[in-house]
Amino acid sequence: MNETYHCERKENTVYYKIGLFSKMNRVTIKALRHYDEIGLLAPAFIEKFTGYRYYTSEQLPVLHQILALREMGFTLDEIKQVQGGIPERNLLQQKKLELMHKIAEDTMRLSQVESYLAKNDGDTGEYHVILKELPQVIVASMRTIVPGYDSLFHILPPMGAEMERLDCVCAVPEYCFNIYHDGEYRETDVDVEICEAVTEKKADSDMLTFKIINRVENAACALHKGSYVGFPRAYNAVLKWVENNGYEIIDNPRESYIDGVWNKDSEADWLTEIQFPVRKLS
Amino acid sequence: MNETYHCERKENTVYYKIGLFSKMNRVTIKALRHYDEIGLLAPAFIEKFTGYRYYTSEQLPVLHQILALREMGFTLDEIKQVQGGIPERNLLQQKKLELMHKIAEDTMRLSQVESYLAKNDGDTGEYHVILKELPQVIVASMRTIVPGYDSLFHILPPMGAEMERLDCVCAVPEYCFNIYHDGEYRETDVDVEICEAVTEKKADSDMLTFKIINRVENAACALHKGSYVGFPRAYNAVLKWVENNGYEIIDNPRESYIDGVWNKDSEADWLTEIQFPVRKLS
DNA sequence: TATAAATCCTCCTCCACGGGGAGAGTCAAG
DNA sequence: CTTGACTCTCCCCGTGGAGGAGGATTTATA
Repeated sequence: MNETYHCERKENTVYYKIGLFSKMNRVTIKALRHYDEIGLLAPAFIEKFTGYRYYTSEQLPVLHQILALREMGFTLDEIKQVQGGIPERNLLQQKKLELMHKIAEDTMRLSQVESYLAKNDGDTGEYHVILKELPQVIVASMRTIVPGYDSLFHILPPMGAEMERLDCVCAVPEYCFNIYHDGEYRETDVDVEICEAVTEKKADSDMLTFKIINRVENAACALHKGSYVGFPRAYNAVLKWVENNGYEIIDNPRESYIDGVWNKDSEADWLTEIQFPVRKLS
Repeated sequence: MNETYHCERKENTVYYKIGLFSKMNRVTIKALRHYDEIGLLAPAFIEKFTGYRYYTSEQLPVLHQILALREMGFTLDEIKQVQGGIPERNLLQQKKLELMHKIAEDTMRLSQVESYLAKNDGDTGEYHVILKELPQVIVASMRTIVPGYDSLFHILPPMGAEMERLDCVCAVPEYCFNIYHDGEYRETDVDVEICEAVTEKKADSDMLTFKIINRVENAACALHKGSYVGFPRAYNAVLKWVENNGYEIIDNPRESYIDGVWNKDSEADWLTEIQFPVRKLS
């Protein structure tokens, strides 16, 4: 194979056509044209009539720099800045931080994926934990210690009646949740605070206390679909997520009742969200 | 702040407008519209005349899944596949490999950046090492042991004369290089093979041997601009790169003379490429 | 010298994930 | 009725090129 037609010689200088120049440096023709287009690396010479690009050895150092920086993850824009005179060193420092950040991020994603894979032996795979914000709300609340979770059902109706008596207006969208004040899971004597978001504070009554619940910047949340007997699995899923993703729990968990007996006939359609206020570790 | 106008209630179901739904789940309005567009998450209901999107609690689990998978680095297309029935498990496995690969890549980039930063105390920072291929070539070669590098200059003219005598035609583009057969750097008694790419094999003469130099799939290369006394720094830069990036040297290095005394008046314009055949370690 | 093969050109669309903004319609409150 | 918050669709923008259409040019071969 003779490559004479891939380049020309004029006055002691060799002009390479784009194809050869691309092969010589393991870079695609498309890329070279792209670099020309964005002003990163112009050929030494462009023939007026044919539009052919001709490169010389003068372009080699520049191209090498481009390829080396690209390899290290620089964007073409950043490379252009280097050529524009911004010292390489600064950008390298910056890129170093960037890369460390990216690695940390991907490592976390990896552990997340792995924890999903690990828990497929159980059936907690149905839970997807996400991080979100819990807004500040005004609530009508009632804190009591109940003998068991079933008792909760008996408390709600009178609470509703009391709220109506006090002319409470529920917030829209509705936000009705329980806060569990025991630091751990209990079967009996559960210390629970039942909250219902309202539009304005009223005077406290014997039964109800009105207060402001502060915004929570980050809460790890999982939706549970179905009857309430499945809650423990949902809790486990969130706790595992928190552990695996480098967060720590900074407040008591809430159960937010979204769909339930009041609007869904089938227990299978009930929807509850478990919310754990958390904070990123270090 | 009252949010009543952000949602509507009809027959026991709450319909959230896009803004509220977006706040509730820490996702942008743009994203929600985008998910609708690509068929990933359609609102429960779109009003015909206004085009307003209304969401319900039914969309929550789907959205949670989307957000959780997205967080793990899934593309929207992959998430769509999960919804299409492809088991999550397979995609998770695949994503795990993908992430490990990405982490490995970024880690290497990081070490590369760090090695660039480290060597700024010296002034080797001007070298950019890139990987490329060295093609197969036919060469006229002459291997000798010279007392020192200066002697090389005296050998070249007779070699050129001999090539002319044998009717050799130099390849285009020109490729003239030395191979150093000493495993290490030597100041004296250097075992060097001078090669010049030609278009076809001729019969060997006393002085010249014709042979085929095999293709090298990967060579770590650095351009050196300026006089030849700077070569050691260029070699160092390549050797450091090879070490830092997990490669090993698999053959003797070459010096490829691109611009030199024959076509550039100023020594500062001379251009030489140091080429080390390498292989990726495991 | 004619033609086929290789190479080059410009211009177009596409990828993921929306961001930003223009221009216009809709909704609730005062 | 106005005001301001909200929503809609439509269009362009970015990364770093890949892929291809359609056409022109150059080189090798017959």
